[in-house]
Amino acid sequence: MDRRQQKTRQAIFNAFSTLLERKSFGNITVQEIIDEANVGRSTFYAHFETKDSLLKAMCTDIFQHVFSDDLGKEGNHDFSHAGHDFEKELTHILYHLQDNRKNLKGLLSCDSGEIFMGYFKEYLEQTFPVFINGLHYNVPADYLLNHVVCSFSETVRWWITGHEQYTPEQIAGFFIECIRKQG
Amino acid sequence: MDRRQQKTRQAIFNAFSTLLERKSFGNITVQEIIDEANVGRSTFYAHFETKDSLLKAMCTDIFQHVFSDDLGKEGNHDFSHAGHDFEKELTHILYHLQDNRKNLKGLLSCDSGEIFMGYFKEYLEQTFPVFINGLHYNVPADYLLNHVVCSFSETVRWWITGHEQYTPEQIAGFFIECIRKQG
DNA sequence: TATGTTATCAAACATTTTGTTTTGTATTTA
DNA sequence: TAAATACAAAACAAAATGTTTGATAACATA
Repeated sequence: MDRRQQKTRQAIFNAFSTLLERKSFGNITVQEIIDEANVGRSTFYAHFETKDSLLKAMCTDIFQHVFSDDLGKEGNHDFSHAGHDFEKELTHILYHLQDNRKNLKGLLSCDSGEIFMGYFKEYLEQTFPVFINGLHYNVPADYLLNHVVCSFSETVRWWITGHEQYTPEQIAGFFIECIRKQG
Repeated sequence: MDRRQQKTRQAIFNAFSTLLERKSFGNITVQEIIDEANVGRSTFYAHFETKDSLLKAMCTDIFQHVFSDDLGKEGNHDFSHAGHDFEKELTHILYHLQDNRKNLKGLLSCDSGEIFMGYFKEYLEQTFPVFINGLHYNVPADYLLNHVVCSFSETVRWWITGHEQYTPEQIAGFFIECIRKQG
């Protein structure tokens, strides 16, 4: 990819991230983004069709990084036993997310949070089913999946937005403690 | 309150709700709202400062209705025992929400969902602490509160948006089943 | 190095959206 | 009935959107 493209794309991402820390997605204008990024108007529209597609591209970039290691494809995922593979995988994800915490803080605020969380949940819904076989709640399967996926994504939101004093290991521990069925 | 004001306010609410079923909050213009509501431009701005405050007013209206009965103020709320008071209270809330499901469907979609869920969680955070004393998870108190509040609000979202075949009693049951600590 | 391609910027532009103001009319309240 | 209020319609300035143009600089390749 052309170096100029990379630089412009990154400049827009950075500007967008900076603005998201100050105000909500819905109140950010394209004008503000191109001013902050210091790129031409036509250049912005050459990269992104709309403000929405910029947000989506940013989310995709992050998730591609976080979920790049084919999670859930290998190993023993029975987290009801001593292996604790599931908890390790989650910790792994949390470390990746922690690396992106600067961008995440903005993305998780207000109205853009819904978009980010939506994409996040899509990835989790592909990743989690193999893990929740060890859970034996007496509820519909799709309710349980939604419950676990939402619990984890909201755990991440809680962590990134105001409780960063905890380590990924601790956060994974909190989540597992609240999710696992004891009987 | 003036009958004309009531009619206009309701017309705007209905128009907004209708539009929310078709497109996302961010892509709805004030122009579309006043066209759909069939009210003058100046009239809209006499009632609401911005599109955002309209959304907020709509959320407030709904919650005032749902949480009007001083939940959590009376009775035995120890849901770890046979009383099941907590489950009854939740069922009660769910019935109120079911009455508003037409409006909720739109509010829960996409970017307006974040706003609605935000206000919803604020109410739940005031209501739930008295209930979660019966839970003995080994996690920080504010994490547990966030976990329970998010789980319930996401349960409602799951229910309203695509799983309305379940009764309020069933939904409350699913939630309790996944939240309560067994041991 | 020479050459063709591509990304960029600046500027101008039509269009849409926003939010305000004004004036006349209809409804409500007292 | 009389005063107050809510409304519609229209005009308006300001801001934002999205597109197009032409010139310049950076890039890739031979």
